[in-house]
Amino acid sequence: MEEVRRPRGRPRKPVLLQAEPGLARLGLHERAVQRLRGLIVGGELPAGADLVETDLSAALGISRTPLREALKLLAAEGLIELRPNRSPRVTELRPGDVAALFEAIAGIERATAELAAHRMGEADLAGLRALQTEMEAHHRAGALAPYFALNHRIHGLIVAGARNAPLRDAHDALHARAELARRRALGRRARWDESVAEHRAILEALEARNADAAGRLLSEHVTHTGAALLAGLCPPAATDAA
Amino acid sequence: MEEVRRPRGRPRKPVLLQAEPGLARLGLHERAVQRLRGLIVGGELPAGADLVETDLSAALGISRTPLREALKLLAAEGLIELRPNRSPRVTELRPGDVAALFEAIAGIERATAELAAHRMGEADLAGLRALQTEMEAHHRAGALAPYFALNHRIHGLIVAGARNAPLRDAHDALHARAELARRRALGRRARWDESVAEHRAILEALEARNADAAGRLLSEHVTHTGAALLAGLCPPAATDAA
DNA sequence: TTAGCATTAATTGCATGCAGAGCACGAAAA
DNA sequence: TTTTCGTGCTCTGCATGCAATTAATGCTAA
Repeated sequence: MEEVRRPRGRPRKPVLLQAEPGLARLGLHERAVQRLRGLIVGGELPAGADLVETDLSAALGISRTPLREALKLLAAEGLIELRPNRSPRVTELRPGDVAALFEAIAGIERATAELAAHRMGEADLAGLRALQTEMEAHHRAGALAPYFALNHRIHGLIVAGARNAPLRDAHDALHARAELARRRALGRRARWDESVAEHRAILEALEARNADAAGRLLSEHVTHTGAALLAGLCPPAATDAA
Repeated sequence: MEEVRRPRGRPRKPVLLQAEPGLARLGLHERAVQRLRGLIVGGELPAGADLVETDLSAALGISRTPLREALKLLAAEGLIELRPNRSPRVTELRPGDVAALFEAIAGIERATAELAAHRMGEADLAGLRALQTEMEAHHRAGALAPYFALNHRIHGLIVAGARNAPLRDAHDALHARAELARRRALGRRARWDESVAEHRAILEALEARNADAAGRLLSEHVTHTGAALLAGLCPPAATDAA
């Protein structure tokens, strides 16, 4: 059934990651969550990979107990799938999942934008303006790499501006998976132009404290982004110049 | 600092819950999650209660390992709070949290209603109509208890009608905490009348496939519900309209 | 009597051990 | 050659054991 079927286990990824000096005050399971999340969205643990507890615990330098706790948490985020008496697997994003994901993010970010339009302070808006300026500079310079980082920070600032912990948490949980989809279909220059323009419009709506417009624009922006990702992901044909 | 400070541990709740014959095919940690969630939203485990691993594991008839996995998941849901080297505590809902919670639910349900307006089949709508009719019957009869169950099912049907798993998951995660707030402030007869009427308007919007109206009405409905709960919870005085 | 300190009991965090389930491989039969 | 059953190994799920951390308690001294 599956084309990418590992024999039984043993993806044999010599990941070997431990010793996080900065954030050492957290529990092992929490560090494992962060590390594994990074490995998954970073692509080091590819979609469909089997996560064998013994190997992973050895690679992370921890025992299976905190690792299993971390795996449960990642499964709750949807990054991996748990199957009874089977190795957990890194979730495979099907096009339908990506579409649903961005629908959900669009809805949540619209709600945050509407709240943020009323609740962001001038300092917040100034920060957003600065990021927008920086982003446009990168855009003009053609620096695509920093764009993603800026994009992430801008969306995060708007979400934080809503001052709503549940919405923030829900957004963060979905964002990891969205990042996972994002790295599959990057380099869409045309979409990049649109995206920067949309961000500017969103900023202006927030500055005008226009909640409806901010929410609508941000929702549409996320929807467009999702559609672009989906287009670059689902039918990769029609560009078979190779 | 805390008024409800248990000595050190030992809430000594002889909960003693296990042996779920129906859903025996799930892992122990998952059953523990469901059971504990029920105990928390049901009020058997009151807000602020210390959850000592040894006692709970004995009460549930499982060992500490799956229990700890369950506790991590409940903490991710926000139902309990984990503190380093301390017993987890059932989360105490402050008024600000309730307000934020219902803001978030309003935003998410609006998104689901907009999608559901396009995606619900005639069968779904028929089911909604039946529930609405039943609800109105209970309303006329003054049966308050079934109202909550119907209300829950109606909102669940709309959320399911959106055909969006991430939104459904996010909604479910928040819903447990909302239920927790709900059982604190019940018996608001006036709000009950409004609520039934709002539900009817939402149903009509969905039947008309009017996504904007459905989303707006449902969002407002949830907001009103949250406000009513908050009013019955935070300042029980100052009910000017009474 | 009160403040400070050492002691002690209890609880969490993590590691390890063991039994059960599932898959792969191989042998035997059609 | 293909199919089916048996065998063994690996991995998960759960329980238990041990050390570190914490808070309560009793003691001593001012």
